[in-house]
Amino acid sequence: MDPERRRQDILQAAIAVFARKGYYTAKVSDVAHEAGIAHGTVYLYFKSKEDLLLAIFTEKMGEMIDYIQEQVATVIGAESQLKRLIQVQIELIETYPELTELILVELRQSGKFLRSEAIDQIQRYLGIIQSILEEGIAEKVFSDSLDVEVVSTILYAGIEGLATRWILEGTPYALGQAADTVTRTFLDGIRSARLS
Amino acid sequence: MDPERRRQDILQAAIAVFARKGYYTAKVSDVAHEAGIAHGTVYLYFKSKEDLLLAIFTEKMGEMIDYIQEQVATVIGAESQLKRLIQVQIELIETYPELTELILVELRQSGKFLRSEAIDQIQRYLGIIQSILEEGIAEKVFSDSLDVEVVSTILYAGIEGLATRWILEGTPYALGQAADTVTRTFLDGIRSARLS
DNA sequence: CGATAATAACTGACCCGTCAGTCATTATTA
DNA sequence: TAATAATGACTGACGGGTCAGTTATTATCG
Repeated sequence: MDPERRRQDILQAAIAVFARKGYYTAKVSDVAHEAGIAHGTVYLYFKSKEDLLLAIFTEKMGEMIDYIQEQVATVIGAESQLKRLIQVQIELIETYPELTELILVELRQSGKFLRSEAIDQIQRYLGIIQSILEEGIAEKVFSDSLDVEVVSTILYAGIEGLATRWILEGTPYALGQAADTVTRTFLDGIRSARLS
Repeated sequence: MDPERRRQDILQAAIAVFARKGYYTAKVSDVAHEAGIAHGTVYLYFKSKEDLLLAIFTEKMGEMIDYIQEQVATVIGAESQLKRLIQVQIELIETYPELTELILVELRQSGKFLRSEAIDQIQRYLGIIQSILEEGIAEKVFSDSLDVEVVSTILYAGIEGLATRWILEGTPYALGQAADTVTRTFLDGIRSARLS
């Protein structure tokens, strides 16, 4: 078996198991079982349980964010980019719910302890949102009184929260449709009449 | 020592320790040490480590949400109520950062395993937001095309996310001011010009 | 090519530190 | 001094990590 292939299998198994049982509750032997190997083998590819979690965050999250950045770059104009960002993000959640769940649930915990690139990845993602907002302000399509730090945070958290609920409640509704609501809410707010 | 007082001391110590080290990493003896007692004593008041966590969620979260509900009821009109909700929520986060952090970080993990009232408390909180939104739609101050489920979720998550960031980055900016930005963003969106 | 040697991949029994929970003993209180 | 509360030494389960041994794969040679 190709070593890289095996490594990926283990990583994939770990994503599934950690998402299902939680990092602390999951045993390394559970991961091994899921991957169809003996648990000793895991240690030929990763030096510890923690290292395994770390690899998921840095490698897989990195790929996700690369893809988002790429997709955002295919459209022009801040408003379109924001729409695309929200849409792509929600598509990714639908496509990789386990990975998303891991990031949402475990990264928080671990974020306090793991000195790692994982935090940087989140920063990178927030950076993308902030760039879009700043470009929008420059284009005068977004209000210049808008606090970029706060808005990017609540936008990110809002999508995250929607995803969390969607996952925890067992994928109950069409997430894709929700993307639309999110976009509209952030662009125009929830007021019925435009007052000014 | 009054038994109820001791119980509360232990609960308070547990909040601090669990928030600082995380539930799984924290030892019962850490909690006992923080409370200034021997670790055996903890078991005179709580039947297990898990029971301790559960008590925090149900009792403390319950108090928090009662307070929010109470505060929202002091004003009239959906818009004012929404503003008050956001403001009160943010005040609570500033006042009880450890408890908030616990709820934000640990409840997610544990939510999957713990069969408990903790989940019901979150539901209750979302219910408050939804009532306000529905009232607003009835009053015609909020758009009637608004998806109450989605908006309440992203509103809740947005505040949560802001709090998380604020806590994890070591309370860097004035959270109170952020309340304003959140309110404005949700009411009016981020667009500069009112288009319709 | 078949046999044998060398290497690499894998296995799972075992080791050992950790820590939740217990309980015999001691201190406190009424 | 009887009842109640608190203590902390102790126990046993648990699971991460190791490594001697096994199996599969590839290279070498007659």
